[in-house]
Amino acid sequence: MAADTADRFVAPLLDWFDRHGRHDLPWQHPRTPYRVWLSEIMLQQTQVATVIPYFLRFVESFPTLPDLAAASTDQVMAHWAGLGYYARARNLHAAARRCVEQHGGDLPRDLDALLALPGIGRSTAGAILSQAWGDPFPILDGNVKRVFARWHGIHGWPGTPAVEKQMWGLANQHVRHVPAGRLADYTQAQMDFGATQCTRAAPACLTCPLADGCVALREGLVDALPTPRPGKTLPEREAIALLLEDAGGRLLLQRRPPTGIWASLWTLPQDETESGLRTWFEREVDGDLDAAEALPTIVHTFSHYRLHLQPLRLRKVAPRARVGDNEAQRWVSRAELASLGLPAPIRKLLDSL
DNA sequence: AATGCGGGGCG
DNA sequence: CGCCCAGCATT
Repeated sequence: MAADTADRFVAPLLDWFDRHGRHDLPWQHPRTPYRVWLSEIMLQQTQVATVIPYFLRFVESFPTLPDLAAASTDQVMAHWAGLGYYARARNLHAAARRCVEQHGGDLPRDLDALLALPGIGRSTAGAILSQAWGDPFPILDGNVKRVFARWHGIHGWPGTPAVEKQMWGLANQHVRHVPAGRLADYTQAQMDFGATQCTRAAPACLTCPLADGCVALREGLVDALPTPRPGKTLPEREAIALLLEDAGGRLLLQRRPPTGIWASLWTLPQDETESGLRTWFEREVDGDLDAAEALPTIVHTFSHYRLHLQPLRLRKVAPRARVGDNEAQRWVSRAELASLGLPAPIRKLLDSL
C-alpha cells in the first residue's frame, strides 16, 4: 500500500479521535494491562454503555489480576451475572490464574503468549498490546471490519476467511503508519469511529473525516457494505396450487388460517403433494385434473424456508354444489381480486393471466 | 423477529 | 477448515 493511502486513513482518524473520541472511559484511567484486558473481554459482544457499570463493580471487588485469580468461581460469576456469554467469565478467571502461575501475576507482553490464554484471540490480543503498552498491533473487530469494507470498498461477508485475511493485511498496513506513542489512541479511535460515526444503519457520511478516499461513499455502496452474512441455506419446500376458473372466469380462492404462513390471506387451493390435492379435487370439483395446464413455477422466499409453488390451471370447471362461497372459500371475479388480501406472489400470478 | 457480535470447540 | 454456539442490544 502506498504511504499516502495509509496516511489518508490514519491521520484523519487520529485527528477525529482527538476532537470526538471517547477519552474518559473507566478503563482508560488508569490504563493498565489488567484493566484493558478486563474491558476488552467485557466488550466482546457487549456495548460500552452496558459494560461500564459491570467494569466498575468488577475492579472494585478485584482491583488487580491476582485479586481476580484468588477469587472463587462463585464470586466471579456473581459479578458477571447479567452480561451474558458466561464462558467469557470462566475463561477470564482461568486466564487470570494462569497469569499468576506462569507470568508473574500480570498479562504477558507477547502476542503468542496472549493468544495462548483462554478467551483471547488475535483481535483482543492486539487491543491489549496496543492499548496497554502502545505496541503496534492492530485490532479487527466488527467496527473495524465495517469501516474497512466501506472505506476500501471490500465486497464479501467479512466472516469468510478470504475477506478476513484481506482485512488483517490492511489492518497491519495501516498500523505501521501510526505515530509512535499513539497506538493506544489509534485502537480506541477505530472502535469509537465505528460505534459513533460509521455505524451500521445510519453512517454520518456528511460529516465524515474519512470521506476523502472512501470507496463506498464514492461508488454509492455505503448501504450495501459490508456485505451481509449470507442467509443460512433455507429449507426448500414444494407445493402445488390449483388455479380453477368457472365458465364465467371467476377464480376459486381459499382463506388461510389466522395463524401461520399467509395468515388470513386468500390464496389458491394448495397442497404439498399432488395426491393430496387430487383427493381434495375429486371430492369437491367436477373436472379432469389431468387436463390442467402447468404454469411456470413460482419461487417465494419466506424468512425460514423457500417455497417452490407449481400452479396448475384448469378452466371452465363446474363446481360441485358444496364448493360454494363460505367463510373459507369463494368464487371471486377478476374485479373483486383487488379488494382481497392476497399474498404478493399469488397476486402477481393472477395479475399475469 | 431478525441481526450482529469474538472466540471456543466440534467434526 | 467450516460450522455452530452463546445472551443480550438494537433495529
